Amino acid sequence: MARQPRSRRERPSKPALSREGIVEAALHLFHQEGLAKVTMRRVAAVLDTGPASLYVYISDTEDLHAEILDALLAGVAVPSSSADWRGRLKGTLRSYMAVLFEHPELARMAMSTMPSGANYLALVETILALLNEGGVPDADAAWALDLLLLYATAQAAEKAAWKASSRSPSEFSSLTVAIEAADAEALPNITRLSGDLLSGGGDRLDWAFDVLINGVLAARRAETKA
Amino acid sequence: MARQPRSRRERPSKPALSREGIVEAALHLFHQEGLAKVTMRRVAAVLDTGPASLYVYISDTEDLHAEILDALLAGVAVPSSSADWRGRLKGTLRSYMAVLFEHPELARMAMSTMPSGANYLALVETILALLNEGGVPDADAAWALDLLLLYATAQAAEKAAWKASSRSPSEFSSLTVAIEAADAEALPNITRLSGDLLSGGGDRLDWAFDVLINGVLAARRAETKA
DNA sequence: ACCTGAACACCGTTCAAGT
DNA sequence: ACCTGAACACCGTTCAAGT
Repeated sequence: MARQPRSRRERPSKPALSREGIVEAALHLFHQEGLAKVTMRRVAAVLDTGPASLYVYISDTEDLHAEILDALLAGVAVPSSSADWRGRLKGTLRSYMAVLFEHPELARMAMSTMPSGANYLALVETILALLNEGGVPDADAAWALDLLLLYATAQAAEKAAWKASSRSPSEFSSLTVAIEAADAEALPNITRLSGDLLSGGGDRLDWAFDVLINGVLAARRAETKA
Repeated sequence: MARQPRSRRERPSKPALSREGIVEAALHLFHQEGLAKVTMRRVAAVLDTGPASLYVYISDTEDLHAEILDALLAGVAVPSSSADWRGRLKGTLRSYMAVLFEHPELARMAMSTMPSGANYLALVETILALLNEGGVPDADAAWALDLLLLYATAQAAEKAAWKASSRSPSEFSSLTVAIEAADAEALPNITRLSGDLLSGGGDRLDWAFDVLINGVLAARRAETKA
């Protein structure tokens, strides 16, 4: 009654390791338990091997995390041509931020990891195309891309940090406390603006995007204004 | 010949623990070995005690690192009134960025830690005062502060990440590789702009600051332009 | 070439017990 | 109240050895 006697291993085909397989396992772990648990040791455990085995395909923990970020970036949606280029640009940036914001830990990672995967490149391509449609000269577009992406990423990271702050749920942040306790004589501007500083404001993001886009468009005209 | 027989400990006055003392030790460690070595265990070792002892004064590793960031921020210089407000604003931001840039690990920390120490508040006060001098309305100034500081921090973090990239010294980043290898048909804009994208450019920072400042000044006039 | 066990050199945080 | 030893539950990375 021996069945399949040609192999006596329990799981006859423990799949061979590969970068894709490792990334898949990492992604699974990420969705299940968050970025903090995506460690070399844990991913290796999922694949039923030791951490050392991963180093054939993955150079670093950072390498692994970058792969997760790019996978998530597949979820960035580009608004279809319903709106003008400015609207679509804002929509794209908002979608990018939404992805980062859904995963607080990811946002801060995006600040330091400098993604370079296929999905990130697609996002870059989309933004460049929109700027081109808006008449931004190529040389300016490259710098504008940086400005827009940097702002969106940083803003998402900040919001995410605020969201994930286990620090003091009631008082938004220690900054709030510091501002409210600010010495009115030494820090008159902070005292006077304390309300505005802590408002957060619903249209702040839209305001910022317009500041950036208008600024870029204005810079186009007068290139050498010093 | 017994000298000072009233105590037989080697170091008769191991100084009592205090938040200040702990921060001082952490700062020392930071300057000596970098942020990565500023761990609870190592700081405790410097103070000749165990890690558990620190938790009376320090809530977190994050708490400890935030304290280091604020201490470093004491080095931010505000240009004296030689230039106009715009020049002084740019100078202040540049000085802030220079501090972060000197310590690569610190820059990325600044993105996620949301400083709230005395030196950070002083920086905020300075920027608000300059915006006020430039005629930016209070409500706008609060948002502009955020925009400027976020950009400066993010840019410093990005530069720092690039600087500290042990990844591939010859090829700046994997992004460079990805861009150069980009499929010309699928990613036409990236291909066309690849030179500009990788240039880095010397006046990029100045260009960005002007985009931001001009954008803020323009937003003041037409508050509800949609 | 690929995979692995085992080791090296660390971490943050908690807690019961002491002073 | 403050301080501590010891433990708990982990890390990343390397390397000699195996297949």
